[in-house]
Amino acid sequence: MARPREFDVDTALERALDVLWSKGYEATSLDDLCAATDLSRSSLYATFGSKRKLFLRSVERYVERRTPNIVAILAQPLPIRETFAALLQEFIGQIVAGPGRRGCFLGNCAAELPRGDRAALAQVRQGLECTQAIFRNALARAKARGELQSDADVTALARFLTTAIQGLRLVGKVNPNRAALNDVAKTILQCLGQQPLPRAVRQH
Amino acid sequence: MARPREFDVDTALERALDVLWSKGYEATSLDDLCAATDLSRSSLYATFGSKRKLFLRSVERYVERRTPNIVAILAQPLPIRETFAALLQEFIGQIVAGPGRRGCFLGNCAAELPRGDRAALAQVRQGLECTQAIFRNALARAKARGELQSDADVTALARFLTTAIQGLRLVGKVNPNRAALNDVAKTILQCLGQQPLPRAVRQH
DNA sequence: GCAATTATGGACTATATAGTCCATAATTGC
DNA sequence: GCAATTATGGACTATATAGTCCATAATTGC
Repeated sequence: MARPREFDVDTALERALDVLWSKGYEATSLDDLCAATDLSRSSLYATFGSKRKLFLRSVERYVERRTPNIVAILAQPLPIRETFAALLQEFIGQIVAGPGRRGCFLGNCAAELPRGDRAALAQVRQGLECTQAIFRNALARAKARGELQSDADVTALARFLTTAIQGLRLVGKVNPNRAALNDVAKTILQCLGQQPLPRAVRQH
Repeated sequence: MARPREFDVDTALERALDVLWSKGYEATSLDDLCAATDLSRSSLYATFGSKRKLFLRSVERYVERRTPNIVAILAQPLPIRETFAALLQEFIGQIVAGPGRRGCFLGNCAAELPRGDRAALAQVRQGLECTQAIFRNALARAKARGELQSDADVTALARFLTTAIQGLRLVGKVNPNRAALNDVAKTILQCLGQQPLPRAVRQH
């Protein structure tokens, strides 16, 4: 060993993610990143290699950070429709309330990335597929509980929900109107099929 | 009058829109714009004022260009569900087939724009609302024809469809997989309610 | 054809940008 | 405490960037 790092790599990564998420890759300069992480160029380059590599790690980080939240919400012992309603309300809340009107980092990346950037596209796709897999699991469990129709296509539903939520968060950036977003959320939930089943069935 | 312009402003604007749409605002340089429009900096600045103003006009242009296409598809004398199916297939085709994997320009702008940019945000929002109004009209006509349930909320449905299509086109950029997109489209259409009515009713 | 006017090409400017480099600082093992 | 090693600050570099400027070209009306 030799001189130890004076900063925490994880914290720096969080901070870098925050700027990149807020401003987008192109609009974020190295000076922005140095300022946000409170690192000098030397340390940044020694630790992360380049702006682009730091960006790729930020995407990875974003997925790691948000996945547990989504899992937690969907793990609640509630009817599937209500858990997704809670998830949608969570996102709508973020859009309407916070200064956090920065949408989904993955969605922003998907929009901004040039077509040719294979590595980044793959990473964003994987991030979305991660969410989708979580949705699929939750839906499969609900189906097993009898909350969805027996012929419900949980893969298709998971794909739809992932996509619709991306739309919701994107549109929310330009029109952070709760009533409008609730209309969208309401309609999204309709796609889970014509519930509700009697309480007795739900309990199980 | 004096020396006349050697180029067509409309054509130049189309070309500028094309680059901006493909690369995004930040990643498009003035050199890119000069190359695409085949104009010198002088002409570009004399005509459009600045990169940003040219961008704003491009957004406007995009809405003008795409609106008639959407209107045309939705004006077909078909059941509402089929016209929206056709619209979704149009977008899926663009995603899967073309080199045109650049998504919706409005969506890309929504994702990329900084929160503070009022003027641009407003213009993007207006563009989305334009689509939404077209959807709403088509839905209202369908409702009048008895194709939707009598209590169908056409505003909510239009909001939902606008949003879901944004999601579809965004996700399509990173995962241009026809089967997955068809799953999404299929589920989107379910939200139009449990059709179909007997043919006799549709004809009218 | 000449004055007035606008368009064009392209050199030029000031600044921002991603990335490099090096002298020095802070550790470790011995 | 000294050699070896890694971290840090910050000056530095080469280039790209948005925008300006000016000499000249192409029109018009008269």
